[in-house]
Amino acid sequence: MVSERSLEVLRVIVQDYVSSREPVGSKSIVERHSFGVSAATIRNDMALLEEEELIAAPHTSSGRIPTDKGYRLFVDQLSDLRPLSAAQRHAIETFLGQSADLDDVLSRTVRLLSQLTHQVALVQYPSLTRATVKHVELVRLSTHRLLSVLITDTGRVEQRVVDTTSEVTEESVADLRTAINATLVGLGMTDAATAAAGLAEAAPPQLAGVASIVAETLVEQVLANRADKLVMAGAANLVRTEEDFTGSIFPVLEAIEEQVVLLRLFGEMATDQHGVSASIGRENASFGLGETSVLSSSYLSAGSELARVGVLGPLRMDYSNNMAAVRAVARYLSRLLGEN
Amino acid sequence: MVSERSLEVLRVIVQDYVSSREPVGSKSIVERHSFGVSAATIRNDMALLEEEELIAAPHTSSGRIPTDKGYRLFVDQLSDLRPLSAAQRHAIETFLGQSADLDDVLSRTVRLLSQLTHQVALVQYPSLTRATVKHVELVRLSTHRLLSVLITDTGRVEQRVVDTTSEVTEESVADLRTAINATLVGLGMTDAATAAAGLAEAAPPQLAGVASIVAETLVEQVLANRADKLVMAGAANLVRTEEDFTGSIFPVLEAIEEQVVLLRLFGEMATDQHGVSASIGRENASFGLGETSVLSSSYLSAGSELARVGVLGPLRMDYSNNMAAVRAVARYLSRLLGEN
DNA sequence: GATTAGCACTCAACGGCAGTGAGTGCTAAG
DNA sequence: CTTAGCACTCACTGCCGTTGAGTGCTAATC
Repeated sequence: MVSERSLEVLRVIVQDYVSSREPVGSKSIVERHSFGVSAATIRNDMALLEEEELIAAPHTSSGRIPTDKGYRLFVDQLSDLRPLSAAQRHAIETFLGQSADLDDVLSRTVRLLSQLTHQVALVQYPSLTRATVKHVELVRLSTHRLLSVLITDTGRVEQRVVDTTSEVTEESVADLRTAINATLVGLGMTDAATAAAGLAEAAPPQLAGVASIVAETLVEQVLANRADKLVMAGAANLVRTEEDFTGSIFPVLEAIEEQVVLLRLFGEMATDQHGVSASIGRENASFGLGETSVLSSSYLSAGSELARVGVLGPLRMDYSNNMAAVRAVARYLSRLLGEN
Repeated sequence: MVSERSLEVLRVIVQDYVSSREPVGSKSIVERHSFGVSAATIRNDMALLEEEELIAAPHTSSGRIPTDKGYRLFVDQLSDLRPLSAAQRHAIETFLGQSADLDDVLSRTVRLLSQLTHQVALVQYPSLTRATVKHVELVRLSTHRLLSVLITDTGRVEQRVVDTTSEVTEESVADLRTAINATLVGLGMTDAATAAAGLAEAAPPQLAGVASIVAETLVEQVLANRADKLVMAGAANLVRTEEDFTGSIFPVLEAIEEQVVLLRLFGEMATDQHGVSASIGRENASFGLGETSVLSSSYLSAGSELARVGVLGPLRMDYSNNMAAVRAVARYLSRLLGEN
């Protein structure tokens, strides 16, 4: 169908267009690359590629630029995941080297990834699925208000304020805390949710009212927080690449501020052979991101899938470099979190 | 110096320019407003205003636009803090009505303020100065790693991971936790820092090594987190108003992603008579924000100053509305947090 | 002395127009 | 299958005259 050389032509079109932002023509191809054939031959190949809708012409007589489909083929078959430079590797080591708490690690990670790729970087908070309850702390803030703090063995801390209907004393809070910890500590998240739901009955009768509200909150804390949060950095990069968008980038920025959209998108992305998956252009149309590409990889801890890290940018991006960066950062993050 | 009517002219120039984005000329002023004088008279007034550098001409023969100094005068003397509409008040009530934990309240607040003003909204986390230690939880994550969770009476939770040099057992962690809580609970933040520093000596000798590291971390937690964090929303609005910036908004976006800059700016802003202060144009030049205006107000709890909320946008913004919105949100937030 | 009418002047914005050049598509020959 | 040649397309650029909003100035008027 499409000859070997035609694919090679597609590759250089993608590469040249990405680096120059200008539609690439047959003549400039033979000038810049040694195909050993004439411009006319390249033109024939290009006609073929156009037939297949892998490239398109912005105007009748201008160079060609890759279509969504062209980028897709490039990503799937033509791009080599260019290994990171020594400087980039070094940046990862030093940037993430001094670990602190989870928030800190993730916020460093997202800034790092944004710098490596010059795109918007995204890091999803780890799922709690595999975590177990380490400790539950109840703090009495006032007569009718408690703070419930859930601590997992992976070092994640979840807090909620609980408004109680009846008044609570320090003693009853202490009793409740003891009861809760006796019941939940050591359980996995899903088990803990079930156990928490049953807490109210097991509690001393005079605490039943408060206990049921606290139990309800605990169930929420345990269940609702499965990787429903993400951090973002490098929004400024979207502006830098604004010319790559046909319209305004306003709706794009709006969409990515709405984290729910990105979380759904992450959820739908499958892992491909390299561990990095790409979602290109129209493939993201249902998320209002039809003019962007999203690259992502999942990071792991103890072998179980945790969550995703990725980048978002215009179609016209350096896929080779960015996919490599996403992969490297995901791997490094897995290693770092695996240490716990 | 400048006559009463000249100031009135400045006011309508600011108002018309803000709403139309077009340089405003003498003729359009007499058309749109009933000054009862001719265009030529207005022109004389405008010449005066130009002399005072309150307005300037983009091109020799075009309408006039306000200068930084003009906006400043407008904000200080000419703008009435237009009260919020019923719909806006309603939005505040319903949006912030169902309170949950602090993170949640602040994230709602920032999104609300961004919607009310159509600008980038900023909310600084409350300072810990006035808070007291409610509880310290130590969790043993592994043989050489602890999680330290500091809970204040205001419901704020601070966490840190501590790497210990020597191995720690569950028992020693429990001992340490008891010792720490006995020492710190009930103290104000500054006192707690002092007390924490002395913890290492008071600890049982076999724990001295670990205790000193934990104490160090606690001091950090107590001191370092004074309002050093902020949340942001509505970055997309900057793009919407991109035409109001002479160059690219790229550096602006970069600057506001660097939260440190904004925190320093907040720190330098004084509270004016209305409780809302403004920093306009070049006044922000040292922060790389010379083409933006920042409005902010502090919110309070129990009468002590806590932190700031504000908005950032182009010079050309609706100061009356935005200052009123900032004030209203700050007040509402004070009320909400004062309940604790 | 402030206000106004009148007028010359400035200058960005717009549209039309021809020239330029990169690039294509096609055809016929190698 | 490849290539040279050629006509054609079309965005882009610079040029130019027109238009119109708006100013600044001066002299007359209230």
